[in-house]
This record gives sequence, structure tokens and C-alpha cells, in this order.
Amino acid sequence: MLRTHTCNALTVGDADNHAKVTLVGWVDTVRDLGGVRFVDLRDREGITQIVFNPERAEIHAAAHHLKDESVIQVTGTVVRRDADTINPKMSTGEIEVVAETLTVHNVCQTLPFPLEDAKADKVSEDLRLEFRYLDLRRPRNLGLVKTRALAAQTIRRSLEDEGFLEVETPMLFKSTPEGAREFLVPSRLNPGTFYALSQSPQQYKQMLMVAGVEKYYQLARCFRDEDLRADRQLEFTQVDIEMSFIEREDMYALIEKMLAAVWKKVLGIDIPTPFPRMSFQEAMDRYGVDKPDTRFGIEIADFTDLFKSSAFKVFNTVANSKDGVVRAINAKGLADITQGELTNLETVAKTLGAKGLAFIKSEKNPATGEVEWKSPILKFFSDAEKAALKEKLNIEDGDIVFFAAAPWTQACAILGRIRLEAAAYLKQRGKLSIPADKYNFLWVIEFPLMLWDEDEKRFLSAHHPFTAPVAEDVPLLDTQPEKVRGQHYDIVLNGVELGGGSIRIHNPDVQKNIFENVLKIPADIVQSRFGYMLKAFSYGAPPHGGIALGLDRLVAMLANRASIRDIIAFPKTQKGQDLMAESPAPVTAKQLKDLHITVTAEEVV
RNA sequence: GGGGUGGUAGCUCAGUUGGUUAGAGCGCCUGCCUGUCACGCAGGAGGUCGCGAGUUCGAGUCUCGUCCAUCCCGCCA
Repeated sequence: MLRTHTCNALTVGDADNHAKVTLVGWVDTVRDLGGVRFVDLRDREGITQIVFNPERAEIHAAAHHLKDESVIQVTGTVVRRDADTINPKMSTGEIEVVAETLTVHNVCQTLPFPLEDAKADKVSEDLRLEFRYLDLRRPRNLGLVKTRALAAQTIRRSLEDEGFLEVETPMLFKSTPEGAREFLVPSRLNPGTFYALSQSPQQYKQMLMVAGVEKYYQLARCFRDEDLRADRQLEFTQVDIEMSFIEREDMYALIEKMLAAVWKKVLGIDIPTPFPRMSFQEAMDRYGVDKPDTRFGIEIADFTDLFKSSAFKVFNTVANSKDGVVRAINAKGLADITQGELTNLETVAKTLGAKGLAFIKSEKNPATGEVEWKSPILKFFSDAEKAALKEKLNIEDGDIVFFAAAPWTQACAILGRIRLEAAAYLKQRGKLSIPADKYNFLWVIEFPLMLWDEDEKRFLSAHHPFTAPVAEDVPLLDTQPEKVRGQHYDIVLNGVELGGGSIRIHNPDVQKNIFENVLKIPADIVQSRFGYMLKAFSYGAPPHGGIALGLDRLVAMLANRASIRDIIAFPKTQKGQDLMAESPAPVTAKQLKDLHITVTAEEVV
């Protein structure tokens, strides 16, 4: 090794022993006082102050020209600092190393951006991604790398303690067009055919259950060629788990234990188990989303019946229509909403298909001291309707109520989003405070197995077609598929979907029936896409189920980062580019030819 | 594919109603300084105002197009 110690390791004990040490690392800062020169030397573990005295003229002179972030190696003697020069802000602030030799291993050019957190956090992300190795070098960001590694390690240990086997499954799979858009990989050996990069090890892990593995896990890289978001990358890592001979409760217990271990290890926090469970229906009715943030209230209330005979035509019509609901939330304390904020909420509502955003403000009239309701639609409401609203929503001075009158799905979407936006405004005002260490885990269960697709005029799987129906709903499969609940479960944390899974179908006849008669997938396509699975299920398939958790999102939650780009070592931009390595990139005509891909001249341009 | 925001020195930003030679802080270079720890002080260099067209006597500023980044919708079985 080029060093005897790391930069956080030396103590006053070493100083008292007059220890001679060698440290190596990056120049964090140089403080040149002309006579004495100080260098803060940094490695992965910490910082130690190096002192260059004029008595050693050669290295003292060399220290004058040291540039930030150069890599140097220093041999010297550990000494105690004088009492008045101790730096209490540094863990190594009581000692320093008096340099006797200096080797410069690499001179760093002038940095493209400052590396101090306060400044670097404001630097445009594309520049930081181009120099990702510099951005990662910041101790805060190396800390995120460490957090991710610790979380992954804890997950592995937790699962291995439970007897899980880590099995690697192919990334080169075949196209499964029902799911996300895929990355296609041309097969050189099989002209005209393509692999698809695995979106998830779903089918392979089920085959491992048929194979008798019983308990499988993998930190699996998954690929989806969809548009990127703050929480979505083209390639991401999934904690992929599958287990035989289980029921839903077994999976809940396993994951609760695993997540509790992770939160304990990484954050030192004891999270209470078991986690609460909530049906999909309840989550949508109360919070408008299937991944509710339950850290605050502002719950949705239903007034469909109230407005069925209302004089207010807009609400009346919707309340009496099929699937139509009239619902509202009370954003308590947000009556001081600004015009800009209100316009923004309206825009959000309209994006989701609303015609507008009806509201009622409840404010004290400064002249009379009376609490008054203000709203463009107030004149349409009867006294009874007002009283019902006031009671059910607990409308008080300073509140603002937002309405959605629309089909159920749409009304949920609108109020679900408005609820989150309103909460953000309340947070800004300090009227809603959520402790940083509040972690509301939640199982959302009993999702519908199928959703009607109006474009394709057929049912589609709400999650994937391997999800087993809830036993008591099986008779409805052939008559009312939309009423069938799946044995699916999502794990939700503070409004973020960490993952989901299900008990799978292990009976080939049930699986075939769902493919062909419920999902209406033609028999020949079922055979070509899933034939091997149906075959496997007829050779002793055990009852089984599993789950997949997004590791990137999980670590982002642990590290309190808004974007998963922060906790992926080399993330891609929204255009799917790696700005550092400059991928994707063109390839040569020969490469294409080898892959049997012909490109016309126009397409090349 | 659609909507919002942004792009001026290496970095972060300011730049008035369209008007002389486009500024600040940090960084960088040079010099001074023996106890600093965001060291300090003095001096200096550094600009295709994202790119392209247009309007104008004159464009960083106005118009159109385009590229890039980012947030969101669609999409993510």
C-alpha cells in the first residue's frame, strides 16, 4: 500500500508516539501563509491537515504550487496541535502531520466546477454529469454511494439469513410486447431475430420456483425504454424475490423484516411492524391514488348523494351519471392561496381532464369579523348543502375546499394531485410540518386484476397476467372480470411506490384461461410467448409468489434525495444519454452488417 | 408526442425602455504574508450573451425557428 493510515485514522495517541506515517489522497484545500503552508489531505475516509515548514525548503517550495484535487503522497510525523490551533470541527482536528517528503502522483487541472457542496449543488446537472467522477468525489456524494452499498448489503444479509439463494437470470431475454417498451438486441447468429433486454426477471424467477429453488432473490438490473423521470431511468435495479409455498401474509412478514433491518442499519431507526394495510378501493377513495402519502390528512370526502338533487346543474348531472362522483377535499389553512397558486392548481386539474377547479374559501371578513364563504359557485348551493359540506369537511376560518365532479377514476386522480399540491403549499407556509424521520410504510392490497382498455376494447392485466385472482372472486372471472381482485400487493412509503408483487398462478389451466378467454390473447400468440410457462406449470409447479422493490427509489428515500440520479453512480439524462462516456453513439457500417441490419442512406443521415 | 422553467466569463448569477468598451462574487494566474482551517492582502487575465434567421440606424434585450438541460402529462404489463 502507498499509505500507512487513512485520513481519518490518526489520533493524539499517534502524536504521543511520534508516529511516522504515510498518507495519500487528494488536496482538499491549500492555505498558504507564506512561511508555514497547510494542506488538507482528503481520502475516502476523512481529512488530515498536513503542515509544510520552511525548514524543509524543497517540499515547502513544492507545496506552494499544489493545486486543488491533485493526488499527493506525504510522509511525516504525527504531532499534537497547540491548544489554540485545535479545530473542533474536524474529527482529526487535534493532530496534524508535519511533512517530511512529498510526492505528487497526479496534477489536477483547474476544476470545471467547485466541489464544495454549497456551491456544487447549484451547478447545472449536465456539467456535473459530464464530470461525474468529480461530482462523485464530493464526500457527500461518496456518502450516497456508501449508503446504497450498505442498503444492498443489508438486504442481501437479511434474505440470506432467511435461506434465500441468489440466482442470476439472463438479461438477454425475448420481447414481451404487452409490457414496457424494450431495448432490442439483434442476434448475429440468428439473422432477423432479436433479444430484448429483460424488463424484469419475472418469467425466469417463476421458472426457478418450478425448478425447486423455493427461495430466490437477485439484485437484478432491469431495462425499460420509456421516457425518463426524476424517479425513472432506462436501467435500474430491482430487489427481485420469489418464494414457493407461501401466502400473501408470508411475503408481508418477509419484506417488513427486511425493510426494518435496512432502516435500522442505515438510519438507526426502528420502524414499527407489521405495516398497515389498505385496500386499493380505500386508498383511492380517501387519497385519490394507489400510493397514498398518509403522513398528513386532507382526505377526500364524497358528496355524490348530496348533489343528486342539487340545483347546481354541473354537480347534479355528474352525480346522476354512471360512475360519476362529486368529491371534495379541505386544504385546511390554505385560504390565503395566491392567484398564481390557484391558477397552477387549475392547470393541474385541467391536465387531468377537469373542466375547471371549483373551490370555496372560508375567510373572516376584516370589517365585520364574520367568517364568510367565498366562491363563484356558492350561489348555486342550498343551505342544506352548505351545512352538509361544513359538517363533513369541518370547514373553518382560513380553509379552502376544492371539488371534483367527474367519473370516479378521474375525480380520484384530480383530488389526489390537488391534495399533494395543496400540502406542498401548506408546507411552504409552515402550516403543515412533517418530521423528516417519519416513515409511513403501507401495504396497498386487493387491486383489481383487470382493467378495461377502451382503445383496445378488451381487458388488460392491471399488473401482469401471472397474478393470481383472490380465491373467492374466481367465479367472476368469466362473467365480470372487472370485479375480480388480484392477490397483488404494493409496498408504499410516504407516497412513493417502493415495489409490488403478487401470489402467482401456478395452475396451467387457470393461466391459459386468463390468457385466452379473459385477456383475449389469440391462442397462437399465447403459445409462442408463454407456451413454455404453461408447459412448465404442468410439470409440478409449486404455489408461489414474489415481489420486486426498486432499489434506487428505496435508497433515494433512505438518503432523502428527490432524484434517483443522485444515488446511481452513472445515471443517464432525460434524453437517455451518458454525458460522461457519450453514449449512445453511432456504430460502423460493418457492425450493422454483421448484425444483418441494413440502413438506407436517408436513415443514416 | 404535449405543457412549464432555464441557457450571459471556468462556476453561480445581475444586466433597466432596444443605445458608448457586457458587470459582480467565487474560481484561475502573479506577487506579499510563519498557525491557517471558506486564511488574508494587492494586482491581472478571462466573453461566438446556446445556435440560426428576422425586425431595427442599432439586439444579451423584441419575433420566429432550432438545440440542450430539467420538471410534469402521455407512457412505465
